Amino acid sequence: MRIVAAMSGGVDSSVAAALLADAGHDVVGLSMQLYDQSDGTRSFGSCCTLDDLHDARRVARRLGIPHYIVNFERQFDERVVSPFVQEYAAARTPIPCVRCNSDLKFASLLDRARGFEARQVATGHYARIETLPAGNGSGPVRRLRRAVDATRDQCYFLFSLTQSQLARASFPLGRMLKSEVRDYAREHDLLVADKPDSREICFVPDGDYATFVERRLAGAPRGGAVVDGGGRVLGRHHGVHRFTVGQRKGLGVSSAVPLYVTALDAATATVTVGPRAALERNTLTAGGVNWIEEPPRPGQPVTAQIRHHHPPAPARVWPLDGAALRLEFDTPQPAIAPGQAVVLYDDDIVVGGGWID
RNA sequence: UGGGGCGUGGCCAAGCGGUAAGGCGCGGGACUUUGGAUCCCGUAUUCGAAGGUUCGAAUCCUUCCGCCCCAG
Repeated sequence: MRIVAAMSGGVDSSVAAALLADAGHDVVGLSMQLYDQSDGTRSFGSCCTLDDLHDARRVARRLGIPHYIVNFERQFDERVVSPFVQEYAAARTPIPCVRCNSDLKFASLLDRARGFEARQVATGHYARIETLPAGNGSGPVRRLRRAVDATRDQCYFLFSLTQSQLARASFPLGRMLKSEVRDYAREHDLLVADKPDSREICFVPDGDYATFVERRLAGAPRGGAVVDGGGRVLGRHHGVHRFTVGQRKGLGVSSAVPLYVTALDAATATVTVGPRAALERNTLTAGGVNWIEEPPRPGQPVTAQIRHHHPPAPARVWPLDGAALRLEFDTPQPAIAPGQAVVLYDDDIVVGGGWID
């Protein structure tokens, strides 16, 4: 079976491609060019830079598989970077990685794979896809489960994949530990074996996303007031895009206790801060919801993650009309940030998720 | 120009004769395929200024400067 391996030039995607090739699959390596690098700024991104593309090419050569570079500059800008900037301007906190997965890798890249007559696209994500037996008359159902290596699990970033996308996705690393992946890379002389993991947003390698947003926005950023729960002005700020609900650092105001951002208002450019206790909420609603297998029963118990790297919290979910959901937590959760994803699990199975309102 | 109170790092603040707590903020690091959180480390040779007392003062005295409150 021919499979397209998405190769970023990092260890994970390199090993994913290697595993498939070793298993005897007909693997075609594809790397996405996401930025215009004609001006020679090699360090624009931390992923898919010229150096990374070069690494991907060398790994492909080592594996003896063909390797192509596809230009997705326009798509990346339209579907990932621009929405990212717009979200921040609207005082929300985006997760570009999710859109990159569902709207680029398993959209444009999947389309391109068809051109190579490949049936699947494999990536280096840590997650598992299982195929359930076909139901009554319908085709088989795909189940998305957490990776065996719980510390590396990336299901949170994959909640928006549809059944048809999952049917054509392959995650060869889902049952491996990160340490095993690196060992495998070393044993197979993949020169990326000790390459550091990528961090930060790939298109903002220096981590200064605020400046990045400002450069892309029309006009100067609009400053505003930092106020407390009672509306008292504590200070000034240089734009709501610099803040996220739950943020503690960088507020520029001091008090007897640490202050956190509790609310943002894009219309008035107001940042509201308060003590930690003021961050807690019992409920949330989300839109743009995707159910992986089928919608949950009203009130179904689930565990919910409101951000990456946080333990899932017990809650009950109600599906709403219009691809929306309402969630009630058993105990109040701190810092529920609009724009972030809420992903629901039944044990280690992904039920679905959406974007927090 | 009567009475009272206060001036300690960017902010708040302990200390009240024995050689500058702590919190906030800020800086750095760790962690992390988003943001945020969290954790660790660092952050005043000096206490509004100038004199004086003392072995020794941010702590006592004097004067000056600057705030605040109450009376006028």
